[in-house]
Amino acid sequence: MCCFFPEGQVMEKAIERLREKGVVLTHQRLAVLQFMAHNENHPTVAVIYRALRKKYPTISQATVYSTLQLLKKVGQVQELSIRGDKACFDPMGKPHYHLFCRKCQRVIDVNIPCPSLREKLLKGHRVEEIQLYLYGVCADCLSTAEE
Amino acid sequence: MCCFFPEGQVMEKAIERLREKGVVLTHQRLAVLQFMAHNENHPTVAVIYRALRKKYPTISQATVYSTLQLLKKVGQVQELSIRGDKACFDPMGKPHYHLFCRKCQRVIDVNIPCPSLREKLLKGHRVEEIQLYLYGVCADCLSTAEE
DNA sequence: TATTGGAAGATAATTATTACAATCTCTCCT
DNA sequence: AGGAGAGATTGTAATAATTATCTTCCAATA
Repeated sequence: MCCFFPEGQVMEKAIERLREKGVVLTHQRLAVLQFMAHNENHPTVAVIYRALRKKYPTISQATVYSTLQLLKKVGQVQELSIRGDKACFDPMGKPHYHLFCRKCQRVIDVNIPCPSLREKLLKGHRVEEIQLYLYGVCADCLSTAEE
Repeated sequence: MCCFFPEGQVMEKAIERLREKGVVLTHQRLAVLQFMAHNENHPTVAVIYRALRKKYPTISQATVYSTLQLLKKVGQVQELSIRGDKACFDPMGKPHYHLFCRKCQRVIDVNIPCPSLREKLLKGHRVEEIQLYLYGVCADCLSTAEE
């Protein structure tokens, strides 16, 4: 289930948005789009590639790279550099932030209200995009650790 | 000039801190330390390496890598992944956040008060470190663009 | 259905980062 | 002051992520 569109309309909405932007719709792009739309795990390129290869044996990793950059440009996904070593991706729903758990190595969505981050102009700089990365230990790991 | 210690005491303070932690002080480590202490440009490993090579012709890039990781562990510098492609580094002074200007490609310090980010526990997760990355256009580029 | 511009795929190239082993250099102790 | 030993440095090689290139293929449109 996805977090930001009523179930069943996720893909329709996304496809419509791509059409409006004049994006050519191909099998591979739709595959990546669908994979991301229903994903909550912040996958890396390699993960997406390996997952899609089962169903679409001809897809290449280069295509996954370029498709993700396209979806990012269109505003359908966001790219996270919260892991220092590789990029991971997240569907663009309501704005939210991320925690990287140093124990289980997962990236987890976190919601924090922070009025300052709504501003379009901060200290004279134009802010177009915000990435807030928290590092620590997630609630799950904390609770299992204290037994 | 550095932003977080009175001029002239930067190195002394830092060296003292390293000594306390039992870190062996070598020429290379002091060179990186000094370079970072007086730096406001968020340099990458390659930049630091090229700069130091002039004065210390035998230093290697591997040493710069390991020294920065050491300084990070000791709390003397922080590592930023605001550029997706490579890491850059910042001396650890008062906590502050960063903007990456998509025009001039610079990383710029920004100060934003955000009370939520003071909490040690958010939504049940233990928060040990925070990186806030803003992407957009810096004040300098904005003003030169509007002529 | 034929045309055409853009997309996909394979591969190579580039770049950042890490691993490793031999050598060197501090530091500390006598 | 001198030497032993721990740890640091270096150069190189290995790994891994990402980008570039070029040929082939396919989706959209008339």
